[in-house]
Amino acid sequence: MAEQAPRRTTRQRAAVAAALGQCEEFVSAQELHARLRTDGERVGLATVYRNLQSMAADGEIDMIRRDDGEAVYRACSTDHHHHLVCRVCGSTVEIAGPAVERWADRVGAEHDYAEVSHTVELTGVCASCR
Amino acid sequence: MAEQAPRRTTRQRAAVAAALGQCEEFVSAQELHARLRTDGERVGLATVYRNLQSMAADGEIDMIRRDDGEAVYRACSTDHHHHLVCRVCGSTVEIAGPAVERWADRVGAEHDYAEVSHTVELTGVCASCR
DNA sequence: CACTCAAATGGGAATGATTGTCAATTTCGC
DNA sequence: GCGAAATTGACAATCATTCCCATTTGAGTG
Ligand SMILES: [Zn+2]
Ligand SMILES: [Zn+2]
Ligand SMILES: [Zn+2]
Ligand SMILES: [Zn+2]
Repeated sequence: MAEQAPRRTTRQRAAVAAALGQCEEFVSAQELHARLRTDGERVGLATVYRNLQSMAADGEIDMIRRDDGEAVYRACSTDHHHHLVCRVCGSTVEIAGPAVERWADRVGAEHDYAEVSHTVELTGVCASCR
Repeated sequence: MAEQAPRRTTRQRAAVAAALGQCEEFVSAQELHARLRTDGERVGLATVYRNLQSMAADGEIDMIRRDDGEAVYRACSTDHHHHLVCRVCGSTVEIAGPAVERWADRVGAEHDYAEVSHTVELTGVCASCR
C-alpha cells in the first residue's frame, strides 16, 4: 500500500524528531521551528515542514488539524489510536479504540470502498476546565 | 449549546445556499464563488466565505477538510452523520452511524470530558476507481 | 579513505486560502 | 417610512505552506 521513499538520517531530521519528542501537546511546524531555533539547533523552516510531513506519512508521528486548518503534529506511540482533546486547555488523552477500527472497516466494506482509512478525533472540555 | 446568532435573509446568502445545493460533491469557497460568477450571480468572495462559515457553524451544511487543509462544503441532510469519501474521484457516501455516536459518548464520559463532539471521516477508493 | 551521486537542506521568493477593514448598502422591527 | 444593526464588497493584509535551486551531505563502492 504505502510506497516507502528512501529516507536518510540527517542531523536535521534527528533534531526535528527529538524536539517533537519533548513537546507535551500538539505543535505546528512553525512552533517547532521556533523551538529548535531557541534550543540553538539550526534547521530551516522548509526542512521542518518536509520532515514532519514525511514522518507523518510514514506513520511515525500523528498529524491532525486545528479548527483553523493549521496542521499540528505530535510524537506518540506508533500504534494506531485517536485523541480526546480539551477545547480549553488542550490536554490530550490517547484513545485506543478497537471499536471504531472495526466499525470503520465494516462501513468501508459495506460500500465496497478499498484501502479505507479514517480520521477520528474527539473534543470536549476536561474536568479541570469546568 | 449552540448560540444562535441573528441571521438575516439576503440575496447573497440565498444565492450561496442555492449554488451549494446544485453541487454534487464538496466544493471550496473559491470554487463556489467561481460558479456563482459563472451563473451570473454577483456575490463577493468574502461574503461567500462568511456565509459558508456561518451556515456550517449553524449546522445547516457540512464542512470537512481536504488533504491539503482546504475547507470544502456540501449541502446535505441536516441531521448528524459522517462521510466516506473516495480519494480518487471524490464521490461521497453519507454514513449514519449510531455505533460511532455511542462510542464517542462513552469515551468522553469515561475520561470525564464534557460537551464532547467528534470528527469522524472515512476515506478509501471506490469500486469504480479500482 | 577518496569518489560519486541522489537525497536532503536552506532560505528567500512565490502561492494561495482565509481574514481584516471600513465605507456603502440592505434588512427588519417599530 | 425611519433608523439602528447586520451584511456586503472591493481590496489590502496575513500567514501557513510550497517552490526554486544552488549548495551540502549521507552512504555505498572499491
Ligand atoms: Zn482542559
Ligand atoms: Zn453530509
Ligand atoms: Zn472513486
Ligand atoms: Zn457522529
